[in-house]
Amino acid sequence: MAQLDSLSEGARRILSIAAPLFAERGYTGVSINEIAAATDGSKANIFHHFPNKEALYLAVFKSACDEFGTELKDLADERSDNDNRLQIIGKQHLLRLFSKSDSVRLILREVIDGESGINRSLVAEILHHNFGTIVEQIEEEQRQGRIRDDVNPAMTAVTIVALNMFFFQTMTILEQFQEFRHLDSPQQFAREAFEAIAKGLLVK
Amino acid sequence: MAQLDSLSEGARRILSIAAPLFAERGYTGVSINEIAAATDGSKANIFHHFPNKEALYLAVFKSACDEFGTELKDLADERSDNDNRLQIIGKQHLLRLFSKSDSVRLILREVIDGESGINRSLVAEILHHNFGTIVEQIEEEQRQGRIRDDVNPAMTAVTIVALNMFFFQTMTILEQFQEFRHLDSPQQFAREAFEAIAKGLLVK
DNA sequence: GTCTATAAAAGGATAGAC
DNA sequence: GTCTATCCTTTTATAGAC
Repeated sequence: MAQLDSLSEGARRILSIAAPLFAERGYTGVSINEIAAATDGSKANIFHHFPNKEALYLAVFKSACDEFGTELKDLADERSDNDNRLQIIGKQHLLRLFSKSDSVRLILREVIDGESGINRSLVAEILHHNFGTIVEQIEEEQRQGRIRDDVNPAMTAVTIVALNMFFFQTMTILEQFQEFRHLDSPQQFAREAFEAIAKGLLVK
Repeated sequence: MAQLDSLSEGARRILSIAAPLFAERGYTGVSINEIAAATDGSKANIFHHFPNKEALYLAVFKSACDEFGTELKDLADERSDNDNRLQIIGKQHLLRLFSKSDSVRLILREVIDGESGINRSLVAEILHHNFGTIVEQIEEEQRQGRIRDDVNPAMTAVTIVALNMFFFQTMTILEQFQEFRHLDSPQQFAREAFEAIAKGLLVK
């Protein structure tokens, strides 16, 4: 939020319209012209609010980081009793990805093709925090005796994050595979996958 | 290979130089100018070999699909007896990703931001074939009694692919996390992750 | 804060010589 | 097959009025 508040109304409007465009097609894939058209405004007005295209992109990116960094309290307690603990943790994370998909896409872009610059360490920080939250949840479950003691929390967290990012990125393609025809939502997808890995991780 | 043979020497040279550029920065991120400079040649020569930029990109992309589609026989039997079967399957897949990283990146780009066009079904086909190979390997292990009967081969394959794609994409960032400081290669990384999931999937 | 007009550069693509 | 020169369009960015 820090930097978002310091922006004017008009600037924030531009930001929110540019975000999904950059998220979908990346920095070079979107022109100021196009953003101006999307805002029903002029190019010059965008350059009034931001010194140049890169600054606009950076503002969009930082605001995506802010958004992704804030917690989702509302989703936290939507747990069904049929699910095991790992499934709950995994499902929450997946819902988070989909509910903030533009921000996630923007951050993912930097992960994948970011030059090793300032953005990259910002990304590392965000991811590490996000990752740490999941590790903590797993450790808590271990203390409660609901996940086996001998599993490595960090590696388990990696598995959860990896599966969810994979679903997030390939959903539209996986849907076409016969093997998965019976699954009609990412949630159901994730449920089956976590069920598979959980078999070995839970206390029996 | 099919389409690669039909190209002239000069065209193939351009292709091979353009590939890593497109892989790293995407279609809109690379200009014909830049490709020409990288080939030490002229823009006009590129347009002599390819009707337009899109055709060049498509040729690069198809050739990436060809390369990724061909099997890696040489890596197939580098198995250490300390590893369990899932680790071997996973490690092979990961080595494949890294040894063909430009092609993988190009294909991943289409997965992530491809418009739903011809490329997309090509990508789906490639991924499905790749995926099918892993499923078959797991089923074979189940027949041999080395992996439990009650695990879903498709879901297990998804987990392997997801973990490996995640490593491939985030390697340079994960390296910065303290939790993983002791891991100095993707292989070691993958080994630990698969060890974690394998605990529940192998016959005991 | 927002606009129109315009500059300056880069990008995709073509013509025509060698 | 490869080049130089050129064209047209798009893009980033600025100047200056309202």
